[in-house]
Amino acid sequence: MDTAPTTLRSGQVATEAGVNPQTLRYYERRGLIAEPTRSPGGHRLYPAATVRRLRVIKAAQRLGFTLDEVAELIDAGRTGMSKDTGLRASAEAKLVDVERRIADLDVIRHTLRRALDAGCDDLTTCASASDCPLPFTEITH
Amino acid sequence: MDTAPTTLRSGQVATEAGVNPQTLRYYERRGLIAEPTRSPGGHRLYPAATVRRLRVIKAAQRLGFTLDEVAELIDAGRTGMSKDTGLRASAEAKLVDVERRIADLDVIRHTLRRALDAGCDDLTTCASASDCPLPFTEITH
DNA sequence: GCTAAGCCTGTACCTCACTACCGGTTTCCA
DNA sequence: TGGAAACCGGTAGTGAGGTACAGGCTTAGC
Repeated sequence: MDTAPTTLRSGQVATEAGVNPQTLRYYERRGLIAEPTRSPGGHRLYPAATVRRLRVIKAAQRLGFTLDEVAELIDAGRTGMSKDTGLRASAEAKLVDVERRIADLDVIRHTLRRALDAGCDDLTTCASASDCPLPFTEITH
Repeated sequence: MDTAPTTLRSGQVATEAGVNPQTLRYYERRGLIAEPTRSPGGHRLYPAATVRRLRVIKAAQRLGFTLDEVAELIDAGRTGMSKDTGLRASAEAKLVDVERRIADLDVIRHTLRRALDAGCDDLTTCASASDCPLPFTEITH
């Protein structure tokens, strides 16, 4: 019957997710993606959802989360835990972190904009010479 | 006369800026901080402004800029270039980049918030199983 | 049924941004 | 003035996150 088995081989998954084929095995070792089923000959056969999973990982990474942090969240979800297993707490911590990052980037954004608008030639000179009142030093530590 | 010579030794600079003393020499090699003057015996003597410079570097780094990018901006400023030397262009590119990051983080923020509010146990499961209408996939590539 | 492309495991190597160690010199301060 | 603490240059190691290569099987298409 085989209604939509739609398994993908590693090369296809890699291409579609825009990652190196080696990276798939690396993520498998790190526990970021599940071990896929195998063909009789031992080739990996991935479900289509793996591509989406990889894109989520890459998105989270670009935003500054480490692979361990990503793994942690995936893991917590996979083990079927409901609330107050620490997952909510860590998600809340993540939210705080994200909000801090946004605030910091916002400072940079204003700095760059003002520097450009004012014809200020260089942002670090402005920020450190303090003859430009730019709020670079207000960035949270 | 010595009105405010205020030079700092490497250890003091490191402590005040919150970096490892080795990092100072590393940054010097990388061209991120100027070669300081030396004592007769060869010890580095830094101007007080170096501390601020280091804090700016660290701030920029936390926001995802590489040391090369930071060096680039510092360098462009130091060589006394006025507008349209590519510095403005790269600052503008940086601004675009920063704005993209903010937008991406904003998506994550909403995702986390909604996930928490809805009692959704895990954000990656939500995002990839697509039984939660979270906009994870809308993140710019 | 043959061949090329693709995939397998395992190990080695790469970049980035530090950080540590070593043997030797300099500085500070009691 | 003597000795601990700090600093010197040079080199090597660390951890995160991959990426490459070698040598050998599997799979797909003619």
